[in-house]
Amino acid sequence: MIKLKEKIEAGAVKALKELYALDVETVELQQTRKDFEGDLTIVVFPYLRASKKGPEQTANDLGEFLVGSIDEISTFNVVKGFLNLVISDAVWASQLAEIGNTPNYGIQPEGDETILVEYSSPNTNKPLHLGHVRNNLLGYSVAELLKAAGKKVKKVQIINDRGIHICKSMLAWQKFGEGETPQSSGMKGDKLVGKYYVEFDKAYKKEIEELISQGKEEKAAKDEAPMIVEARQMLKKWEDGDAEVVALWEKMNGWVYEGFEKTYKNLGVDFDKYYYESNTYLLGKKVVEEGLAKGVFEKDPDGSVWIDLTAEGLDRKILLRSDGTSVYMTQDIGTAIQRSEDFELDGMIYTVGNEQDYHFKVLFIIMEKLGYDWAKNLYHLSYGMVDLPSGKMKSREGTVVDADDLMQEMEDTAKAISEELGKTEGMTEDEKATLYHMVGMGALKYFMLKVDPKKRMMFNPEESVDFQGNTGPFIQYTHARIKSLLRRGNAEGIWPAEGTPKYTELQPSERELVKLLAQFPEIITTAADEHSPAVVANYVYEVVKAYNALYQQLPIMTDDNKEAIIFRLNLSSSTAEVVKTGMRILGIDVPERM
RNA sequence: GGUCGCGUAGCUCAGCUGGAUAGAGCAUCUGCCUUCUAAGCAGACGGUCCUAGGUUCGAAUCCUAGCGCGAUCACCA
Repeated sequence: MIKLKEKIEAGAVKALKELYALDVETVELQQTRKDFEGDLTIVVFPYLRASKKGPEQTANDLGEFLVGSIDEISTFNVVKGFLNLVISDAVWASQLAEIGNTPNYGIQPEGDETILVEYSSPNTNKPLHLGHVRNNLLGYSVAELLKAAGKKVKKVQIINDRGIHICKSMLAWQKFGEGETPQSSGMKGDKLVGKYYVEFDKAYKKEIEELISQGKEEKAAKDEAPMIVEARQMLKKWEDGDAEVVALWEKMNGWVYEGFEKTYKNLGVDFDKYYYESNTYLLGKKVVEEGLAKGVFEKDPDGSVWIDLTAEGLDRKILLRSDGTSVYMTQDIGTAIQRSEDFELDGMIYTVGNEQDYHFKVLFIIMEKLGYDWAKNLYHLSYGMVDLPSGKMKSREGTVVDADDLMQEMEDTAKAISEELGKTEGMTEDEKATLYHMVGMGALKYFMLKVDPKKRMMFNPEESVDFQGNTGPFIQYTHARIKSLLRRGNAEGIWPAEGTPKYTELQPSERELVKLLAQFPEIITTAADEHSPAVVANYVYEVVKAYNALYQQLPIMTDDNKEAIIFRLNLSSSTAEVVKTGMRILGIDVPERM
């Protein structure tokens, strides 16, 4: 398809030159809109000056020239200034054959470029919630998308395992935990630690209130409450390497990691390498010292280190506190450099919420100033918040949608619907469980990935996620339906068939579908360039809709013409392949039956 | 206040590197299961593409200003 497009574009350039002595670099070809006859359209308005003729006449001239010089174009029609070219059915038929013969159709062979994709990167004091789900699905999917576009990809995350917030859960556990463990309580490790994080907050608040009632200012109360004072002492001990504190920290973090692993596995995401802030922040400090020596950064009289970005239209940003301790930015610098030492990377993608747009803008400038050649290929995959109908999610108000609960609910819904529709007859318990998980997760993932990453999105837990229309299950269902047909064709011994079927006059719905399938490789490339799984999601939906229209209109197994049956089964098979590949990029599995 | 992002049907969203009559799904209504899976298909209803200017043969799309929503401007992460 790309080749054909290029051929026609070249033909049009030549036509303009010969007809009107006009030199243009390229001629823009676009898909003909559905309401008009034709496949590809050239808009001739830009060439009227050179042709010195009206739009219709110009389009006619061009059309005749192209029909005469390019075999694949059978006819053309002109509507106002739009030249619609009709590609012959034989070309579409051979396109389909080519698609069917291409292994891994749509996937580009792996090139040399290596890209790191960072995603997830949670705090280790709270369980994962809806916002993390969006992050994980996006990050994973963009990684898959880049792979499909021929990049070498490494999936990584940075675990925020250092800082006062960790000490809060640790302290509360010490005080109130009475030795409770995931084993003794039966709680998932991350949930258990999260529980103590909340406990801390409760106790801390109570102390603040008491202090205020004793006449303290609110600010002083917050600063002097025994809980926070103790937490700070604990952080200090941790930084000094106090054996007892470090042991507790390791134990509780271990619980959290175990809990997270379960959630990741359920979500179907994975990582090639984990980074821990507790390991990289020191490297960051070192690099800042070096940058200081190079003159990239500057030191204030109090000893704090800054970068001045006023020339770039930004502010001055702190990199080291006056006491020499590191900040968020320092750690990110260290992490980035650590990664470039671990991998020969050409670029990096950070999947982080849009509240950190500014942070990454600054980080990227810093990396460039420090002189790393990969710095120009850093990209912040910035996504909008997930809102609930009640507004923002707030852990303090208990309006958080927990990731594990959410996934469970999706599976339960999938189960209820499947049973209601009576789709599970003759399936083993294992098969049913696999299907419910696949469909539930399909609904959730598609729901989150079909919208443009940078937009805020609404999630209404009351209404739950749809299973009809533009949804994951709808797409999965179509795939299962195709597979059922192919199984039947196979059982009847008519498919797969040798050679290309003698079927040259396509029905409109068939032509429509082949056209769509032919666009798949281009879609992958665009989606990867834009870092947008949504482009793939919406494309797959288009394909599936076109297939269902055909399925309803035309008999597939029961046509009188055997060649037509084979052609349609080939078409069905290629559709299933494209759907499967597209959905795989979204991290969604498709079932053989449902 | 400065900066960044978003604003399209009742709701959730496509379309945005300028092109023809602005598209889907949900919701509401009407048809289609004695023929391949009705989680489906066909149709109806539903729009000041936030507003005002500008550029252009042509603007939902680009530019400017304004309005609305959000984020961010910490020696927090």
